[in-house]
Amino acid sequence: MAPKVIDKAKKRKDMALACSNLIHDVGIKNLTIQKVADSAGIGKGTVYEYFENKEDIIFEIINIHIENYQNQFLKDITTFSSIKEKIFYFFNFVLNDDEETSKHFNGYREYLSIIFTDGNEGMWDFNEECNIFIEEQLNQIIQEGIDKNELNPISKKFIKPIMIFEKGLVLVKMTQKNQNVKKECENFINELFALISTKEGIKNV
Amino acid sequence: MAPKVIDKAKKRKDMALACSNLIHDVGIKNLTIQKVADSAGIGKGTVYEYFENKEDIIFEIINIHIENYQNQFLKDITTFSSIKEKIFYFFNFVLNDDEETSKHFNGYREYLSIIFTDGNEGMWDFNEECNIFIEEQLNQIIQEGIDKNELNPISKKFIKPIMIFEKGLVLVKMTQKNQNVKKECENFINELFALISTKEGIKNV
DNA sequence: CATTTGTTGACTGACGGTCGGTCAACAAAT
DNA sequence: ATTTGTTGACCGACCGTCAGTCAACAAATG
Repeated sequence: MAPKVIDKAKKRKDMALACSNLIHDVGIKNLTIQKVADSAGIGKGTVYEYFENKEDIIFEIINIHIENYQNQFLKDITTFSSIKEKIFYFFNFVLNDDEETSKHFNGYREYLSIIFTDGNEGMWDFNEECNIFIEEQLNQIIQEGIDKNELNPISKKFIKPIMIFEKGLVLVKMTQKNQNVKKECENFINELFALISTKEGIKNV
Repeated sequence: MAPKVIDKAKKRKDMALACSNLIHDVGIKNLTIQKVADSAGIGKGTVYEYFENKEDIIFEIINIHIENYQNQFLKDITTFSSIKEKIFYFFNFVLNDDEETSKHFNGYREYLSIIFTDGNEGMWDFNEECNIFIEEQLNQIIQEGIDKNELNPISKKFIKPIMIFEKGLVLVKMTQKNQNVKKECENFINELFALISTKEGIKNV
């Protein structure tokens, strides 16, 4: 009945990984199914055994990128001690310009470009999940600040705004050259912290 | 010497207007040059007399939308008296769900999706201009608040953050369903105002 | 060997963009 | 007033590209 059972989900990931660099090299606009097939070492028709369409491929790749990024985040965040450092690392995605992070950032940009014309249910769900993840992370950081008596309890009201501000920075970076996102971020966080820190907290610069 | 001189810039606008509804109806993904030509009542080849490529058409349409929106904004903003009302109207673009504003918003979404894969110099410049416009507007509102002694002078430090927050809301609305952008906006503005208002200002709720 | 499952690349249709040619409008010459 | 010349707006047949399909083949199984 079933000769050679294939784990489609695994093969999906393998194939996406195989052309994860491809998308980075040529960009979505120039990514063709043929290139994907060649890159994965299979026939063009086979691609459609695992992916519904081109957008679906991009989606899988972005999934992997985001997953990697989140894992890295969870690892790295523990290495920072001060609340402010942690907050700034929260903005790492948009502030850091090293090759690895840029890869994630650009991948996300291409992903957004698809959503904006072709969003499907799976994508909305995925976005929702990502959002829950970052809200949890930020919530933890802020809560820690409050517990340590460095931040005023009112700070909790600014969790969502900080998240939204981060998204705003993403949009700024994606739409405007010569905008110093780092400066704007520092400005906002510093000014905000001046308002929501306890007297305790202000001492520990 | 000169047979039938045509104002290309005007025709560009006319044509863009002619298919402005088209793009709204079918979306960028399904917008074909042929449809544009049909909609404008001209031949396919002629389209390229006025536009470099498909992206260029979208760009012109968005230009018109944004221009209209900005003019409307300048008219409407004068009708609000309180600073907070003005600030909320500043967020009108992302908060208002009426047909007209949604049209602008969706147009902008499609525009972003192009920039994200195919940005050119003209588009970056345009974004820059838009940004300058909204910064001027917000600056005026905040300055008025300070002059009226309703807002603390520190408020000026929050002009850029508020702008960036607005962009963040845009991204939220474009990527997540079931997110109450209105609530998030009110939350942020109210909490922030509680921190940056003068005692004078707090009285005037 | 028969059957089922996986794989393939030739094929199709759609679309963006090009290009040689047409013709209305106007100017200059007669 | 009429003819002739020039220009450039306009057109749509055509081309290359590419996403997606499918009939045929290969491999595995019992």
